[in-house]
Formats: sequence, C-alpha cells, structure tokens
Amino acid sequence: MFNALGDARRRDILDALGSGEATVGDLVDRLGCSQPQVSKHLGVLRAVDVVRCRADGRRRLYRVHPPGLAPLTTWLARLTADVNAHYDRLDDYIAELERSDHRPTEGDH
Amino acid sequence: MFNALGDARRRDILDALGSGEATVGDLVDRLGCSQPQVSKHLGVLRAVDVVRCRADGRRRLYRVHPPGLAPLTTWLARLTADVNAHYDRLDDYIAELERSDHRPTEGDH
DNA sequence: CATTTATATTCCGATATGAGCATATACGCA
DNA sequence: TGCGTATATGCTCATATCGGAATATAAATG
Repeated sequence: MFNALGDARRRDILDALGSGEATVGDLVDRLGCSQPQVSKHLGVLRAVDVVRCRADGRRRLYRVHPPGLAPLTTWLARLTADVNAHYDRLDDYIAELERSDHRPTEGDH
Repeated sequence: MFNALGDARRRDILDALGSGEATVGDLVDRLGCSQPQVSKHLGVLRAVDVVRCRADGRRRLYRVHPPGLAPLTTWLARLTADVNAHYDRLDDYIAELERSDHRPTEGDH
C-alpha cells in the first residue's frame, strides 16, 4: 500500500482520477505515458484496493476507492497522535530545538 | 518523502520514535536491525525532514518531526477532497458499485 | 468469422534499492 | 594521547522495480 504510493507515476494517476472516472486510454493521454505502463500501475493500485474499476464494453472505467487509503490515514493519525502525546510539553521541546537544532538536516560530525 | 515511507523498516523506526526520542542504539535493540542499516534509514528519513536529531555527547537523539509529514498529509487531503467533490452524488456511485463491482480486485477478462 | 479497438500480460534490460560487512569519524575518558 | 563506545559512510552483491517492445485477450463491428 505505502509502496504503491511511493511511485510518482502512480500518484499522478491517482491525481488524474481525483477528477472522476477515467479509462486507461484517457490516462495514457493525460500522463503521456505508455499504455502498458498505465495498465501495470493501475494493476498495482488495484492490488492494494486504492482504485477500482468497472467494465464498460471493451473499456475499463477506473476510479479512486477512498476506503483503500485507510491503512495510510490510520497509520498517519496514530503516529502523529503518539508523537503529540509524548511531546505534549511543547515548550520543553521548543527550548530543546533552540538549544541544539541550528543545523537541522546537515550531516554534522 | 513518499518513497521514504514506502519502506517497512523506516515505518518501524518512525513507530518506535512515536513514543519519544531514541538513540541509534535504542533503535538497533528495538528493531533487531544492524546499526549501519538503522543509521542509513535514519539518514533517508532525515533527508526528507521527517525526523530530526540532536547531539548528546557521542550519541544522537532522534525524534519524529511532524511538520515533515505535511507533503503527505496535504496530498492525501487534496486527493480525498477531489474525489469527494466528484463523487458527491453518492447514491449514483453506490448504484454503480452494485451493478458491476462484484469482483473487486480480481484480474477478470 | 475477420478486423479493429481497448486493455492486460509477458519478457527483457537498465537502474535503483536494501542488506551485510568493513571501515571511518567523533566523542568521552583514563 | 591512546582506547573504547556511538554513529556514519563506503563498497559490494542480491534483488526489486521501472520502462519499453511485443504479444495476448476481450469486446465491438461489419
């Protein structure tokens, strides 16, 4: 699931599907990506139930399936809740930052 | 960023850090993972600013940095908002499901 | 039934990524 | 200054993954 969203192309597909159902061909046009690629990415997204599709003749209408995002949203919610619970003394936390975070992401040493 | 959370080991690290600051050694013990691996994963998480660290003598105290998760949360929020905006006629959507979604993720054809 | 259109699948090569090991750096301490 | 501990980095290998081309399947159409 997380892995499925780890790919930019697949997020592009989801973004495109955000504006409603679309066929594989539509996505190919919008993303400028090859048809097999789109089908494969849709396969991955479908495997984790984040998109679903219905048949319309020889076409497949894909759409986002929001409940499929639940694992992600619940994990995120739990993580941030945990963090907030443990850093509820915000002032201490901030003070801590002031003291030693003057080079946030640098590989010091 | 999404890629950083695409790895289970890194989510384990974040989960562990959810209960407060921890040193690299702590994480090695808790995750049963090698020290270099933990350091590398922490490097990835730090690169996308989802964790930060402060020095304490020769140890490094790591913690989750919630603002770093913003790209993810905003993307998620926007996607679901878009989807909801376009599928606001929920009844139609459901009816649609009833009609053709009897085999959700199967590779039909 | 043959053909065309829409989508899925397979195969292959290039590239990225994670694990393991060795090693480097940095700090504290005697 | 020399040693031990804590953490980071570099290297190599195995594997996963993406992209591309060809092909298979399925449905509509004549």
